[in-house]
Amino acid sequence: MDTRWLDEGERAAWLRLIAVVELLPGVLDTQLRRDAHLTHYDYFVLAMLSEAPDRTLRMTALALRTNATLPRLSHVVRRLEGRDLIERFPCPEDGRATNARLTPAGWDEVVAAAPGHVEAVRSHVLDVLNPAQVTQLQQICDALLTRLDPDGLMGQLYDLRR
Amino acid sequence: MDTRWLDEGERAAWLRLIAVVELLPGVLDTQLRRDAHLTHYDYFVLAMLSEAPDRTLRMTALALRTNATLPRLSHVVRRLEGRDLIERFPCPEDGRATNARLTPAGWDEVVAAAPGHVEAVRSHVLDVLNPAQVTQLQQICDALLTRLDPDGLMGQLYDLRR
DNA sequence: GGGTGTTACTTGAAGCATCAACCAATCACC
DNA sequence: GGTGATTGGTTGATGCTTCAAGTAACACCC
Repeated sequence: MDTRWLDEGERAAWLRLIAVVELLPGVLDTQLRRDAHLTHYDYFVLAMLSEAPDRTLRMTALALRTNATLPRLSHVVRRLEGRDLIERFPCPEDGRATNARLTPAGWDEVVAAAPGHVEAVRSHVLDVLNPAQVTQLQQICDALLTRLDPDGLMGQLYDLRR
Repeated sequence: MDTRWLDEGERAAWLRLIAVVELLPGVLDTQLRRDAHLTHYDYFVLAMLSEAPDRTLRMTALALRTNATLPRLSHVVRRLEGRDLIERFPCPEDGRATNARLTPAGWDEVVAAAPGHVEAVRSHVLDVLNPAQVTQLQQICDALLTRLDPDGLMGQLYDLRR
């Protein structure tokens, strides 16, 4: 079967998307590591917990919301637990499940890190785009996610109980 | 100084962008690793070399084009050199520099891997978007790159000699 | 022509992600 | 109520990235 190669416009869009995907994580990590000793993924985990009811989520639900695999989350949570930012306890309703809960220290950490992080997000991403582009970006990413993560999307939309 | 928090639309766009950035590399890596025993970054390095004059580039130029740091590229090239896909030799014009050149085996590898990779790019990204969105994506990424990589952009546009 | 500083690249150590394997609890079903 | 399959999660090994440090060549300048 013969390949449909990329035309000029497709190639231009693709090369730039690759560049963004390659560079953005580094920028976010650098700021957060410097100012809060957190990976961007660490921060995202803490942030998702901070917005959940009781600041608690099941590991599986947390993995879905953070677009990560369960093994990855497990390692990260173990490290954060060692720093007393998160605590784990067995889920009373399902013996197989474990809940992750933000500790008070973890909450303080998020509150302290948030302004600097939002500033970074603004200066590197949102403030560079006009309002129309922000909307376009959302729609484009939505379309991509239906293909990249057909199941995971559900996790973002429906409120999974712990 | 008080933080300008994200409004609803900004937050929606941001969360989805994070998800894409988190998931896309994994999808590309998985396909290429399975079909060609290459990381996406490995493939990208080989692809950039394959398009360069004499299939040769300086390490610095190659790092710029692949949006990576020099240490990262150095490790990757060492591994690819071990598989005889790339060869390194000192640059005759500048004793400090070293050139990386695609070997015939490396060329074959790119040629063999390209169709499957392009198919993955199409099915996961480009074919999910309509033509207008592809253009928007390019413009958005262009805007982001002026901030994410103010110098690197030059490397993409001007043809660096080896 | 000998500092001084910069550029180009490599290396080793440390940390994080990923994969496969594993265990434990629950569910389905007869 | 017992067996097999599934779900939920953890762990250890491997590999890649990153950071800091190091080496070597070049450029400038007095």
